[in-house]
Amino acid sequence: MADVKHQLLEQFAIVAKALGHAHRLDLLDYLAQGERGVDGLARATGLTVANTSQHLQNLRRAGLITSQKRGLQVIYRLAGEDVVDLLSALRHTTERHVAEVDRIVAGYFNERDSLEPISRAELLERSQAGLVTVLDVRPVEEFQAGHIPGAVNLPLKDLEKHLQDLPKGQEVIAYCRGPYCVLSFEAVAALRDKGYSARRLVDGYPEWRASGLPIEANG
Amino acid sequence: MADVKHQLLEQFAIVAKALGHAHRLDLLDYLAQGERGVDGLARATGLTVANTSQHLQNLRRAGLITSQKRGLQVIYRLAGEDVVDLLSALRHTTERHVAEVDRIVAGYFNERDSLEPISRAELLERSQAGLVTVLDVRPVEEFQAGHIPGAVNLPLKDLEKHLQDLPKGQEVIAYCRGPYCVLSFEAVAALRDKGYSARRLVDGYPEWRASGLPIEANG
DNA sequence: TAAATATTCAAGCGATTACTTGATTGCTAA
DNA sequence: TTAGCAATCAAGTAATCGCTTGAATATTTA
Repeated sequence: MADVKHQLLEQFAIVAKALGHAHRLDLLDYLAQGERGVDGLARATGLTVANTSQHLQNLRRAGLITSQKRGLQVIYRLAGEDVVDLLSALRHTTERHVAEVDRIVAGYFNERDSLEPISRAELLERSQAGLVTVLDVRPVEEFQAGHIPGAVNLPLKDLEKHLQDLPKGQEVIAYCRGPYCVLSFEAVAALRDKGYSARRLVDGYPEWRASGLPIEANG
Repeated sequence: MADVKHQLLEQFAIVAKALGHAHRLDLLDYLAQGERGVDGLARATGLTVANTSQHLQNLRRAGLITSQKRGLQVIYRLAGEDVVDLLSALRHTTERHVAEVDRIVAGYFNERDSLEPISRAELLERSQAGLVTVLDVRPVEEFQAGHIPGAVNLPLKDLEKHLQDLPKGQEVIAYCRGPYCVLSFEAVAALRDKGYSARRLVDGYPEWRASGLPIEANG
């Protein structure tokens, strides 16, 4: 009986241990955008294929992701939306209690972060009222796998070329992968530079989806 | 910039790594009941004092707990309520995706768990209406550090002796430390045996407090 | 059937972690 | 000042982890 508790704690520890490495957190972050093969993840993270494979198996053993063979590839995906919640909780607690995070963020985001982010609730309301243009700056594949309803997809590198697609009168709300995805910061900076009124969505697409808000796919 | 992300992931990984050991999770579980000294924690967990001290320092380095010298002792406490949320998320994801948990729980809790637990919301409502007796079966010290308003403290070992303190007509709702605390299961079993109508509260005291419901201390 | 591709396996290494033991520090009270 | 106590430190050992390298396993295409 005290024994049961320890057996369960052992299981929780296995899951926590799986989260205990930056490379695995990075992999989960990419998987939170949508399913992917080993090779794609290796290229996204910059790890060797063998190393990526081993980390993925580690995550699978912990139950955080599942895999499925499709042709030559093995496709990995998150085991469920609650994994995103767990990652959010980890991020939240770390931000709140680890001073080092402030130091790192202050060094890179200081002026940028003064661009106050908009909440999910506010974005939903203003977007449904047609008051804002929602801009998704992630790569096309990630956008197609799922995005906020009504969002326009303009990867950062194409932004300058297609500025005319954005209605000039409306405020633009940019988002990308998550709270530390630099793309959206840069998009907002670029848009403001061109005379647009622009803000960032707080967090990113995985958090939007995990909080149960409506999404659109296969755009 | 991709570098910033990696630095931050490194910080998250440190926190996750701190959660990646059954003994540390056990320590956090006890600290979720209230602050404690090293010696008390060592006795509660059955670890040596030196080992306990090292695990605690590990947790403190990760920012999950804080310490404060008080006389001869060093008192440790959780860094914040959000740590309980993180532990809940970890438990929730593990329960949902790790088959081993089902196996362990099924082996020990099967008939017991058929005693359907009552939700926090329902307990609050029925307790305020005076319809139920709330029974806290944790040790006296933990009860005094904080408990659900109106709860009666009867540690399991004193339960049989003081049965007459419980109004016989009312349903009794028992709770203790958390979802896997066996005390409340046993209390419910014992009470039913004596002819009482009894149920368990889902989870335990730390989860009650973390969800922002009212508490009472120093009873 | 053979070649090509995506992934996994197996072995080996250096680094890190968990735990024990015994010494040390810092505080309190006699 | 000294004795006693709580906690931490330091050193050593066994086990685990992360990564690389090169071979092995499927599956598809030629």
